[in-house]
Amino acid sequence: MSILDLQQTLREKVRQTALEKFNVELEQVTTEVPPKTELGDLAFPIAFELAKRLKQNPRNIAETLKSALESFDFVGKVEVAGAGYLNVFYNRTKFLTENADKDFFKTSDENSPKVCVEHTSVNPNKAAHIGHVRNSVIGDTFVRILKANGKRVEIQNYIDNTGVQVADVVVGFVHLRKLNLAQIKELVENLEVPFDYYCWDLYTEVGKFYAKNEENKKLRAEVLHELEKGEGEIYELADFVATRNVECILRTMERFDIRYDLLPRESEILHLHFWQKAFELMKERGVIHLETEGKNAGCWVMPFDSHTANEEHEADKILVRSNGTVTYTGKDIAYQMWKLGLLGLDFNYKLFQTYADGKQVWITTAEKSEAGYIPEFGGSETVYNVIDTRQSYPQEVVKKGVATIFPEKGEAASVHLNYEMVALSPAAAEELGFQLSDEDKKRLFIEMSGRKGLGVKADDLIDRLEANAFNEVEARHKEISDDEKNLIAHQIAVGALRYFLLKFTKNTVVVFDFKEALSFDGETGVYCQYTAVRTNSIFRKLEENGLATAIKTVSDNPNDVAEIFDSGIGNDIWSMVALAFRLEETILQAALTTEPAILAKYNFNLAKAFNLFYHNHKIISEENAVKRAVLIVIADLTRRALTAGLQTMGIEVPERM
RNA sequence: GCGCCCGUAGCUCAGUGGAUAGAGCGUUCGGCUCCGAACCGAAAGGUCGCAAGUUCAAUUCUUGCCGGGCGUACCA
Repeated sequence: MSILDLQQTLREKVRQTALEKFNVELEQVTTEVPPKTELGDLAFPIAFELAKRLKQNPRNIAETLKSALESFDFVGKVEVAGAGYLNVFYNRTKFLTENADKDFFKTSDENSPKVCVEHTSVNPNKAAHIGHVRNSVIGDTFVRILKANGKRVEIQNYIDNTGVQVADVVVGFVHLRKLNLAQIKELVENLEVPFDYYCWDLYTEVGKFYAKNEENKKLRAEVLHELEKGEGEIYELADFVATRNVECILRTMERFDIRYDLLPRESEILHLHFWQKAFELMKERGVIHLETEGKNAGCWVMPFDSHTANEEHEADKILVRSNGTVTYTGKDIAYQMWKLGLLGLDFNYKLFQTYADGKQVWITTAEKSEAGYIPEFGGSETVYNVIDTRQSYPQEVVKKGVATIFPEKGEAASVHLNYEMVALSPAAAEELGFQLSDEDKKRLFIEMSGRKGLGVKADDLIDRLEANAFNEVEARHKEISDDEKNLIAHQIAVGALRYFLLKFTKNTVVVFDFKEALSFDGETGVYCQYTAVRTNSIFRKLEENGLATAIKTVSDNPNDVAEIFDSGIGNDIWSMVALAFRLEETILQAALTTEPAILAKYNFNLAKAFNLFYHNHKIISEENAVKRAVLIVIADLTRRALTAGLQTMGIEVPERM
């Protein structure tokens, strides 16, 4: 019986007993983890609540509930503590013997309803920076969390290939560099820096070009117009540039072990008439109307009464501009409807690329779909959009819009998985070579800006981390090959960066600081990896079949095991077991609260607890056979929980480090 | 103006209607003949922004105020 099942059973018993003995129907039975192992494994503060309703002493109530729980065989004992806590102690021996070789994950159920996670969605006009990586890492980790909970997940990375940002870099190629498509193709062949780095710089040049003269922005409008047409030389040039950038960004993300199933493109939302269809539906259901007077005259707007209007802003959200073009939010509503299987139209698809292990990424196309097998995309039960909190307002419009057209689907199907931005500390900005104004120097943080070229590029950072890790590995393991050192350095770099981005809760602004991000000590992914490597090394040193023998020894000698748990070190080693078994509920909680940081904290605490355990107990050299077996089984449980927990964060455990 | 978020140790951050509010970094001290020291232990460090309210119980919930951030685009 798993911890989750056990908890559920105990909660049910409490509910039943409250009904039988006190005639009280409890809607929800809350539990908590006592602050110390000595106080038990699970606490019910329920007596406080009942005391109020029954006007009785909480301790007396707790005593009554106590006997009901004690009859259950997975429960060792129950104590009433403090003012009326009901503290449950699990039957440690039974628990350990029954779960010694437990698997930590549910297997993904192919028949369960599909959910969709959209993340990354970087504008394909420049290299990805650390802020984009926060998005991708949160998204990818959330995908892993859902899968660990048995969900079937489709991963989409939206490509805004016809938007303002792509138009700007096209302006750079055409009007600043004076290049045509053939010349750009030639440039790509001979470039010394990656193409997305080249675009990064060009994009900032375009920013300066616009700042110099407002007139220059007319060029952007011209390009945008060409992009909307969906044909012609400029369109093909833009398509080439955007596609090369998508390739670069996918390559960057692959370094972090982040992959996608589908790349839906904005151009297809337009050219396959997704928007027209959504527009018709919205008009039919009266969700939007044509404004005839005032500031928004000539626009199709969606009323949005949770915002109040003032002199500067109308409360309504414009979906179609007075010149007839659609806003991003409008297109997003159509896209969201498709994701939920509500639109009644589908994309055409072609294969974009195949990863080294054979996994495929597909992309949408306006042309006919490729012949042969095409996976089914879209039509998800629930959609999680991983987008930073600055886009809460348009996301709210999308959610409300879709729910108004399809009330049967409702708002709950669209989840904006929002998180705060990554900004730079003033010191980090200066380290990147940016001159700060006196005003900026006083700020707590400085927002990154693609337009200004202010940001830490993802590839630069991972390069630096890998170089540092390589040096550390070399200092410790002179004997291994450079290939292996490179692999380990890569795993460490990914571990460091992914953990760094996941240890902050979503609504904390990450103020990027090089020293912190590059650290391998303390609360880091590297610390967790090191601990896992250490646990593995115990098992390398152990005799053959050492683990199997230990498991057998433990199950054959319950009385001796019980004696160990009752001894002076009992609480100490049991707390290790209890923590390792908390992985499952941690992952469930992370899914329910859409908060991956919970998992990061758990992994760190588990690693920390193991390091302490490791220092306090000599495992291999322990002479008492049963005690040795118990220690081995616990070390094995811990390493499997830690490895699984890290894997769910997208962090691998190196062979050595 | 309105909406959302934040204010907890020197710094960066967790956390909870309830048991002694925690971690990392930094500082000081101690620990490798011993399963890996990218480690472990100890010490110091707190009016949980301020005030009122709800409650048996508030750092947590409510309201107001102060300070900071982000939105509130015919950008995304």
